[in-house]
Amino acid sequence: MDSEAGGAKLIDVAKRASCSPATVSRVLNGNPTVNEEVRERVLRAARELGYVPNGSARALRSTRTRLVGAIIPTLAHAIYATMVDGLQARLAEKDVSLIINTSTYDIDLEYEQARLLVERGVESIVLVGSLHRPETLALLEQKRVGYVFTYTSDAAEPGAAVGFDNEKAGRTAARYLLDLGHTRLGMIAGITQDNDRAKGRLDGFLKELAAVGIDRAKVPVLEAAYRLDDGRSRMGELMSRPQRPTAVFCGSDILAAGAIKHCHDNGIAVPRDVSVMGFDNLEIAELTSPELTTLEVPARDMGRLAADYILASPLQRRHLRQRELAIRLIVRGSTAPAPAR
Amino acid sequence: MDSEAGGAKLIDVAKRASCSPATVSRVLNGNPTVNEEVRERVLRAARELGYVPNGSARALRSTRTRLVGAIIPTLAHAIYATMVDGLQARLAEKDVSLIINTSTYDIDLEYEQARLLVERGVESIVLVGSLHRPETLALLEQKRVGYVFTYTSDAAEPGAAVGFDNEKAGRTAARYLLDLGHTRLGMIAGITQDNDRAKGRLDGFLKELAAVGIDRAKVPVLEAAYRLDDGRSRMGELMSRPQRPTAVFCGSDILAAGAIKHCHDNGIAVPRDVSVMGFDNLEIAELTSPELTTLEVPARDMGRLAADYILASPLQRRHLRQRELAIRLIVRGSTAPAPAR
DNA sequence: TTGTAGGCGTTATCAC
DNA sequence: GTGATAACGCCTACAA
Repeated sequence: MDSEAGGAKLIDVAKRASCSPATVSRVLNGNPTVNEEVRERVLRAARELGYVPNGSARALRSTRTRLVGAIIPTLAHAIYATMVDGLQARLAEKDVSLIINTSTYDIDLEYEQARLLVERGVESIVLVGSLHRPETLALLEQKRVGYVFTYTSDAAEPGAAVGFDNEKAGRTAARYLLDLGHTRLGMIAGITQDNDRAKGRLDGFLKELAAVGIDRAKVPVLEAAYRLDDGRSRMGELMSRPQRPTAVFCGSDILAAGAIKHCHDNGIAVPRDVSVMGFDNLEIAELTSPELTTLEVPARDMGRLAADYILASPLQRRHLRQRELAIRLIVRGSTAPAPAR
Repeated sequence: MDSEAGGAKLIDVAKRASCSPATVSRVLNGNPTVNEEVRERVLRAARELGYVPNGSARALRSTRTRLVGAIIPTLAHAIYATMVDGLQARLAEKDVSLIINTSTYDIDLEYEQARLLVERGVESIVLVGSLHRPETLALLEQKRVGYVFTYTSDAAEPGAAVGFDNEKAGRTAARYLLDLGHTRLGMIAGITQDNDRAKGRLDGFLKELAAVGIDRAKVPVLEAAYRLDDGRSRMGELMSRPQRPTAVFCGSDILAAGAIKHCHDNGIAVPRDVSVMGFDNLEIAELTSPELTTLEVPARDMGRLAADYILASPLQRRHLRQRELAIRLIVRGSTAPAPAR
């Protein structure tokens, strides 16, 4: 029995197929310069032995690992999990494996993880946002590991970006609420510390308001972690101010759902008393009552397109380096015209 | 400049530290039998050169890859994404990397993915459920790759299981609804084809009903993919039967949320007209109105405990081989006593 | 405590 | 079309 512990190696296949290891390697790698009859002998021998190539040896010799890494803030948030789902699916079609790490929004931890990924030999890395430690990008460049930013349209020089313009998104939200006649607006933003996406959305929102003469100092802004409870409590703070806003833009559907929950529990009618707007268009946007007006982020598409970039040849990559995806306004029941004074 | 393309290797560090490669290796691997002064010289040299070890070479030589694989149905469902989040976090603490694959509930695809993971050299694999192709488990056993089932408490011989008893869970749900006085019950189950968890839940539910004399042939059961819309439409079918159930158990909170949506849209009051019960206790369970009565699945804990098993020594593993976790009944507003006849 | 040498399993470069 | 042969970068006896 050839079923020795661990299993057969390439040389065992060669022996069984009565040829040289080189030929086996050629067959396994689809090299066409092999006699048809020999090829079949090799394939049969490999099957019979239950041969599985040793990826480490292959990687060491060929410098191609077929490994890609991704560092995302967390998998507990659907917006990232969905992106990774798309990324993985597309990579798997090409037999590329994905190593995934969660940074919990900590860019120092992200650096450590990038190091480990480089050590594992990943050929590319998918990152979230464009804000990273300089050491992180320097490392990737020095080690010739390609990288792709997601959820942003700002690409850093040698890297690529697949995403959208967060500032523009913030402006779109503001514009929509302004057009409904609101003048007292507030925002529950994500934590902007080390988070360029949350910051971009906030900046865009305030800029659009400033453009119509609403002073940013007058706009109540609270930051919150992306959790239902945080959205709820921040909404409580916002609504207990002397000058209640009539419309609140939230940096995520989770926060918006929490905000609506607060309103429910406190007899505040949405959207009659206050309009609430979300961001992401997650599944939960259809579960609140009223359902959530929000901006749709194409999470799965971002993952797929990031994969496409990674799988592309250096030549094709030029065209794919910067992809700004559209984010769509989804109007549902949680927003309404400003109440008459 | 030593910043040659790709980067320094172990031997370069040795040269710069004026010692042998063996000593560098010892330092890097924490071997204590190294002179303190030499150790520091090596560490400094490594830092100055920006040395990153080559994982492939290391793995090839030592047969330890520090790689673990996971094959889950999808990341688009929070119940799995959360488990993976816990798994990854715990593994990362020990510098073990996680390769993740989604099988889309297809056990043939799962086999292909297991093969690829073995090729990558993973030391263990985390699987969902206990139903797999025999070839899959045979491969893992032959290649000496440990495996852990999750979301189930049935362990296959050499493998481990971290999860819960799905049948018991189904019985718990039935018991709760029976105790509320319901006698006309229905279920919207997940797709049971190739899914032992969905099947277990369904079987348990029906068994408990049978135990009180309710014939399973009389219990309407529909299967649905885990999507809001499917839950909604199945609920429509259930409620348009001549003999409407007064209580419906859903195999997932997603389905239950969809079911409640159907009721909303069609003037059916929950829980007055019909009680709806979910499964998983996802975040969305707090977003439906009324909020969802459900059974809590400890997804993150399962991931963490699976990691603990994987990281444990062979000796410790004996104790961790079968872990049945408790699933907790969470009573909220979507269930109520059966209406008086 | 440190250095030398051999080999892990594969692929690439030569010849033939 | 096929077969030797030499690396790939590292770890680990073993020797010193």
